[in-house]
Amino acid sequence: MRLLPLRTISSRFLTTGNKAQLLLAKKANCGLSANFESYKSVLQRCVVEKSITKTRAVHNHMKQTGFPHLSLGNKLIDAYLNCGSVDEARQVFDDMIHPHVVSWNSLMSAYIRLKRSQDAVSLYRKIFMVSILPDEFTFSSIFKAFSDLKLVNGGRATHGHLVVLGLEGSNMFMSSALVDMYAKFGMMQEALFTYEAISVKDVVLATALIVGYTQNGEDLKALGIFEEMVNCGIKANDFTFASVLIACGNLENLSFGRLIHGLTLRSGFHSRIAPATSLISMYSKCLLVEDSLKIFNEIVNPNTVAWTAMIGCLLHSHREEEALQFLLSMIRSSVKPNAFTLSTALRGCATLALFELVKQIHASAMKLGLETNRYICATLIDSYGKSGHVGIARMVFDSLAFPDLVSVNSLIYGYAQDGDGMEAIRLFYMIKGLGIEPNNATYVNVLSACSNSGMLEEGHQVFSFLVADHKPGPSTDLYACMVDLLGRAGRLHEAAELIARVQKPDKILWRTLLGACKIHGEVSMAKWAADKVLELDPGDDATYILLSNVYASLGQWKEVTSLKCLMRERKLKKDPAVSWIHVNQEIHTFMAGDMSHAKSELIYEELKELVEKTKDLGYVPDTRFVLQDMDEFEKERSLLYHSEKLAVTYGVLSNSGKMTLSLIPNPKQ
DNA sequence: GCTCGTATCG
Repeated sequence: MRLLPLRTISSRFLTTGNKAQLLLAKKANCGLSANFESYKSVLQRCVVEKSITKTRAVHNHMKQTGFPHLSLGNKLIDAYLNCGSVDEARQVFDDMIHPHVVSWNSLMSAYIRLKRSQDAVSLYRKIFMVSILPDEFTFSSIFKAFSDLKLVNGGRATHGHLVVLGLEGSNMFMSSALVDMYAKFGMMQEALFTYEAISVKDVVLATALIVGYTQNGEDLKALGIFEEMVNCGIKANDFTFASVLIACGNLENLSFGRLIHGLTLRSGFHSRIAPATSLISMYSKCLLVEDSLKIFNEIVNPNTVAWTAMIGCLLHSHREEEALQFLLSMIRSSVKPNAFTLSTALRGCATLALFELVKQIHASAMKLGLETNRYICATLIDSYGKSGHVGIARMVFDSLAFPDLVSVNSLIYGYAQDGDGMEAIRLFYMIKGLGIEPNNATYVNVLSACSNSGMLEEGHQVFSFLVADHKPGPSTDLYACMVDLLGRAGRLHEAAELIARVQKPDKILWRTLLGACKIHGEVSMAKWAADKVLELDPGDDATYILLSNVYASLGQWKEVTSLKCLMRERKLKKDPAVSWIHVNQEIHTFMAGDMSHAKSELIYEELKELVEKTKDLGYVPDTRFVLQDMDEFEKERSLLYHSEKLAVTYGVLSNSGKMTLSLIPNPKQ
């Protein structure tokens, strides 16, 4: 057997002068066993250098020279895996008659790293057929594959194998993986049992259990384990802090959150990205945006997750414009948004009804290949609907391979807002066919669609569906929807009877009835409903306004005045209503009677014209609800000042060309 | 070999 070419590969593929080369040169002519050692060290070199070309070259050289390359199969597998070529590693593995358990383990963990959990599980299942026994390394990686694939039974059976082999409780890594798997399955009983089977615990094991509790909504228990861990003298790491802070946020337990914040500062983990991100979200949930901002500003290089958390935090505190500014800053600093970022940002667009921005984010999502993500789709449907384009929302919905409940609910809401009650109802009956169970939000949306479209009969039908469906009976807010539907249709007594059927009517329910009384000028029932609301919440400013509207509509100005006095006494002030419109990428905000806009004069002039035109078309101003005691002419005028009318008029003006002369010329045009 | 932070609907 000629083995001379070894010298060739050593000079071609290894850096000159290294040890492996010398070794090869020395042993080049000493027979097969010497070559075994030589190949072994060359392969070792390949493992370290992670060079796929070298590995392939050595592999080919072995085959060409007729060297029994499979005698070094485990090393070859190792080399290929280290170069990232799991399929070539698998090829070698399949050619081998008795791969060592280490090779089985390496391949399985490589598959799991590459998110090819199915391949890992298939491989695991083969191991028993070749009478090789899995070891603690096998178990510490394979459980992750079962949890990725949500194979509950397979995971439990594998736990069984471990017990049969007498490995239960023998290895920390294994138990941590097992705790993690059970936690991901939501089987916290089993997770706790596994945790307790280990007598001397470590930080990873404890953290796995803490994470499990927070992810399963058992935040108090998570804090309990953290305390236990601290008491045992186990030092928390960044993973631990990240999760414990989430638990504090979910519980809105600020004092504990601050305490943990202090601990992260003391241990230096506050500068790690994950705990810092959790701090942002903890303060966000406790509504301390300034604290979140402070944490965020201290992060040196915020990544996508940190940016996303901060955007979500601003939205949580209803600071939508700022949130969207943050999205822009993020993109400007070249941090790539992901599905989390875009679905979060879309929530802000939905609230502000920013159609243009929704389209832009939609386009970004497509560029990033995220247009099938269910969160993105659901928020797109929601935000297209809320910005007045339910047709596009429907197109997104129809593009879904598997529509889910949230996207259905969002679309129904879109139709409700669009006044298309029929389409909302149609969707409601359609999802039954898709096997989707409606939830509370579905019913709320469908009923408000019926309400907005005056579809009393259809609403009744949906409600009876609901009564039959829900074992404990519809929730109070669903009764409120039905009260609204009946009330608007003028069936006030039926609405009142419905409230009587509710165990503990809340203020929303009574206020809904009050709103209906307002529409139909039912003063005595209005007074009754208002008293009920104020019994439950004397500070409910909307109720005073509603009731005084009812009095005003009947000309009972004495009552209106006394209600106003009462509000002043109780130091109540209703926030003025605001309307806004998005024109030329700018938001213009208006309040009733607002003169602060630069184009106010033009706007009022145009509005007067518009109203005259609509009167010609048959519009009769409904002046019943104007608060002040004034004559008809004045009432009409005060209706003109309504914020929504001002905003719409500004929009009309902007598109009419009437304003171009007075605008500062745009250099881009 | 094991553990982490960001997301959708009334």
